Amino acid sequence: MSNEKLTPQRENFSEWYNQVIQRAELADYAPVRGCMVVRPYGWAIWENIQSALDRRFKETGHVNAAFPMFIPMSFLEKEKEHVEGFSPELAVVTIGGGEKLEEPLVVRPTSETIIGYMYSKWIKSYRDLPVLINQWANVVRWEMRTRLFLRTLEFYWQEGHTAHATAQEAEEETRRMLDIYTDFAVNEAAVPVIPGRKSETEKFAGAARSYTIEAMMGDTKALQAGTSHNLGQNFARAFEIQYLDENNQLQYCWTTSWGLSTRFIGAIIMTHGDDQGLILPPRLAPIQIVIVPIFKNDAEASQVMEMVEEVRASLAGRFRVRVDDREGMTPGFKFNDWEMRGVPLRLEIGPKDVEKRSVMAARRDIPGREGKTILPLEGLAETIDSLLAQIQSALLQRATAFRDAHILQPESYAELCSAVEGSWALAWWCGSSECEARLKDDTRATTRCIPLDQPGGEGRCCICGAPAREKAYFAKAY
RNA sequence: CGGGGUGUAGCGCAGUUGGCAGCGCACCGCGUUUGGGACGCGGGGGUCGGCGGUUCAAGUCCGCCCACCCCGACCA
Repeated sequence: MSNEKLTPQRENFSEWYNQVIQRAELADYAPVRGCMVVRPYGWAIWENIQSALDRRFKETGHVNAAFPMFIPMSFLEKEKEHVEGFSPELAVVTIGGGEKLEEPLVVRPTSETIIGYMYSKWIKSYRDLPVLINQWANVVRWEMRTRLFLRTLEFYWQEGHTAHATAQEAEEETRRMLDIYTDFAVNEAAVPVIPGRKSETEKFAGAARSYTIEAMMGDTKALQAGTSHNLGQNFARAFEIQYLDENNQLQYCWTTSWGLSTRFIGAIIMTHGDDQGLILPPRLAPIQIVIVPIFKNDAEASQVMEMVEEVRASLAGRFRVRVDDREGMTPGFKFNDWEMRGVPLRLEIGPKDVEKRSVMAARRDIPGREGKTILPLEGLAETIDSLLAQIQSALLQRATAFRDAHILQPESYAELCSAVEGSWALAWWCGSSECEARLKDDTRATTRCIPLDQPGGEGRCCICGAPAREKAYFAKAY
């Protein structure tokens, strides 16, 4: 912890982001360029993300497994678009045990290929389908420019890989998982994402169709927060994933893949954080309540600590509680420290509270005096339960209001170009890659997604003026 | 890969003409403090990025190398 104030968001959002991560002890730079160490507090957030997602995966029939991190180079080359998309960013092992390898091994950038290979061995009959497997893993992509959590050489994620008998089932699965990501983002992380379809140029290398959830960060830039791909029969054909149907006919499977990574931690930081530091949604916060004892002398200390323990014990079974009993630090320092770490609710307990049988509660999402209330010990757990729920929904409301206030609906190309400076644009688009490229050249903004929620009707492409049936979101992205 | 920059304590930095390697924060000890970032006193911590050269003497001058950062290009 440092005594100095954070760089304010408005002054330099990137600098603010880096400082928050360091000071809240979420992650640190590793000795290898572009790699990060996820520290215990950051990993605890990831564990909460994992359990929220894993529960949803299991509820929809998926099971977990683990596949190797080394993939034969030749596997990557079997799907044309896939290898073209990933080859520039592969890490390759050429020596093992001091011997040059017969065939180089790729450190997985994603696992469609090796899982496809295994599926071709496992799937023989329509009775074997669907196969619904997820894995929690690390992957490596040799990126040029890296940012903690947002883009690192190695990152952690889950990747689901499923195989189905029909195109329709695969599409349903792809959309089901997109819905799960959306539900997770909105209801667990309080991040109001926009689900939609990726354009041809933005889709996953090797996919027939990609879906995404797009989130708006506090600087209005967009972040792709999770993706779900319908792979069609591309990988099934490349890896010969085939089954015999009811009529004894050999058929190719239809496969999907979907992933959400530690990048999502970056999304949480940049959606909710303020100039005091991190603000964590109560449902994912490793520590939901921190208790800060306050006293002047030994006599006060024993009274205060007795009540602190009473309060802690009454909350511990129901909430994630921490008592800050560190010595040699003033309460003021501790307040700032826990605000930096984004703990949603702080309880201050001092001699006055002992006397009144109450605690002073301070909400992280409402800074200063305004966020403070005196809570009686009587019924404290119930009061706090509803307070945490209020904080959770207040964060979602605030982020949603911010996002909606920064979405413009331009009618002309000139309006579109100015809209993407500091906002997102929702505009008619004809669907052509040329139009995307033109906007990107002129503004550096890209097509984020074609939202599932469409206005209907028809319009004119905001870029070329051709007839358009769909609106798309355009924005600068991380 | 092109352009620019930086390497000195954990972090941020200073180090003059070549002459005992320093400051702030952090850390450790003791005491006083404690309801919004406390203070005093004492203390520990260094391959000055690396290798070589010049010199009585190099953090400082010269050469080579390495690493990292920023801006472009490229990308989740």
